[in-house]
Amino acid sequence: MDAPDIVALCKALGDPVRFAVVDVLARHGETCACELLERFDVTQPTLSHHMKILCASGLVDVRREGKWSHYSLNRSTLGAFLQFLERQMPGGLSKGPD
Amino acid sequence: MDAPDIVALCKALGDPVRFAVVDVLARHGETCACELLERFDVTQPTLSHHMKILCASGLVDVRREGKWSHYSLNRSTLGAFLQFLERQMPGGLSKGPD
DNA sequence: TCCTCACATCGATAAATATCAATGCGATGA
DNA sequence: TCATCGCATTGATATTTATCGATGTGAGGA
Repeated sequence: MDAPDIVALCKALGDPVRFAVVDVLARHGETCACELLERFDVTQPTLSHHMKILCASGLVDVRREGKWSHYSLNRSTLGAFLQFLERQMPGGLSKGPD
Repeated sequence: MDAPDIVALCKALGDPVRFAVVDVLARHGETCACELLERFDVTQPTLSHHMKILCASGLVDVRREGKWSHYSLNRSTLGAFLQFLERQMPGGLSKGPD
């Protein structure tokens, strides 16, 4: 996990649709592509395009099951991402309570 | 600090030049535009363009002094950014030990 | 085997963006 | 006042990217 990887992760999160997708995966857990398609106002090819970028960044995993694709957040990658940023450029993160 | 702000921050960090600039500011502290210009292989207008985006995102502050512009990392914004991500989509960050 | 479903890929297009040369502008000094 | 310096802005251009319609593909069902 070096700087170019982090830049790619930032770019992946730097789109409103993709950010919202990641948000859904974080709250909702593993989610089928067809359900994501219902939630967002994009066509199926567009969603597929975004999911490909998210998977390539390592932030999202995919599990194929029959005709369906199930996407889930890769929390390990997310953790490494946040750790990198926090270490590289400490910004007074929640070192406080709770 | 809501989702669109976070997306804008991600987009700001999702460019190799801007990410490297932020990295320099994090290590080096407040830095003059002329010094940044020496460190990176871009023209002066391009650097100015990137700095404008970084400032607009809130990640970077600028202090004008005579003919010079001094840029610095806004660690408060960075902290809020990381906190938002960590809270929104916990990824196994250092919440454990401590 | 043929059809349908869920999704990926292709091809095209419009919008966004990164970049540079040229120029504008305030501050400083001669 | 004029010239120069540091930086921002403008205008133009090439690249990237987000998006959609059309099509391909593999899995199941009739």
